[in-house]
Amino acid sequence: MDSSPLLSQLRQVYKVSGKDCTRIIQLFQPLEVKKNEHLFRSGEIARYVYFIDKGCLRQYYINNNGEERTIYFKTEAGWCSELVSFLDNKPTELNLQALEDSQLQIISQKNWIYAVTHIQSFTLGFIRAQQDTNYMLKKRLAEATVETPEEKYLRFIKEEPLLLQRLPLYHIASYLAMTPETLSRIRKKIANK
Amino acid sequence: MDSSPLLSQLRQVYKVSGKDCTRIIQLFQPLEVKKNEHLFRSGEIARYVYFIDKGCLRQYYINNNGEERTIYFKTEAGWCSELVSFLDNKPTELNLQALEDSQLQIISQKNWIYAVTHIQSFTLGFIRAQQDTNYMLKKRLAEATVETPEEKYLRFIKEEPLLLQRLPLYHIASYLAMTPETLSRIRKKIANK
DNA sequence: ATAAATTCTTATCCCAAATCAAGGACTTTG
DNA sequence: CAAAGTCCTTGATTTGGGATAAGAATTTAT
Repeated sequence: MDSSPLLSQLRQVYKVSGKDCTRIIQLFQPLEVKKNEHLFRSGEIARYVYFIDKGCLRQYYINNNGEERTIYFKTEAGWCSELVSFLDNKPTELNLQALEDSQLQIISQKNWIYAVTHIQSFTLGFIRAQQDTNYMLKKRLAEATVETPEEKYLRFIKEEPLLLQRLPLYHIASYLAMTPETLSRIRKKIANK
Repeated sequence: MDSSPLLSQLRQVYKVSGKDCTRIIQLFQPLEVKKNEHLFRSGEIARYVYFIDKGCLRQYYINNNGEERTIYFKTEAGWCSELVSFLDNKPTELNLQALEDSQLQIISQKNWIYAVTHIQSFTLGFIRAQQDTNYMLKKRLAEATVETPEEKYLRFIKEEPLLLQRLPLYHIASYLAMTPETLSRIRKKIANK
């Protein structure tokens, strides 16, 4: 097998042995999705864990009033899913959507449980990946409620300059918890400095 | 050993066998903390994973301007830590504080790694606990940025009625991302309905 | 190339919640 | 029982960013 993003991730980040890598890779299947397609929606069950070979996904939430917030964007070598739903076969309240034509590697519940119970390096790597997400969410929660829109945007262009070029501004506005109009005004203000 | 909150959690939620429970319990040590004491602060390394036998902890973040946000409260049978710091021995930016005199069970990095690599039921249970936190954080992020202060408070008294009685209002205000004054006004308004 | 749809910007108005300020209600301590 | 310290409430004022509306710019489709 040729080197794939999933393989490099397992080798280099998860430190999985060559032999185990082969076992793990076989548990995944490729999936191509078109821009704007959903992997799952609120009310559905998250049936896979998704690894991004190429492309960009976002996870988002819609409340009862139809208002929407982007929880995160993930790009190449990112993991997405909703394990609370995945592990217990119960509906999630979140949505996972492709923002570009994307190439994914997906693993089913059955295979994931096999991997986690049989391949220790995978388990530990997965716990780490979860923790990174966890930490990111904690910081995002604090920042989202404490920073001004301008501070949020300045942080974003500093921490995520590539996403700025890659995504439409209204998605970035949703991610930063402001209206597109506010984002537009901030960008103008900063440009004039 | 008598039945302890940690033991029941392992048996009933994690489905750990009796034999494994004994092994796991031995990896923990008890710790008593006084109200307002910190388990770790921003800039320090989180050296343990904390299980709450009795009491209440909060994790919070302070930004550069000294503004503070409570990420979560955890009470009996809750897990707290910051694994990104714990696993890599690098400083965290978060704080963990006891809000009541509390009895904890703590596990060191060495013992935790032993447990996770040797006792499968513990590993799976831990992944689940992480996921629950993860899901809670996603929802909280979305709600914190989309709901009005009144909506936040109404949700809180519905979902966390016990915390309302247990914690001072200024902590609840921090948790709900509003000022104490705003919370006070909302409570008055609701009381008058 | 033209039309249609999508995305982004700009301007005006306005209100909800922050800020500032002060006082009241409790609780703890000496 | 003062006194000091917390914690909570209430009032007055200010303002940042949402809502609304409309038009400009860009992309996609025909």
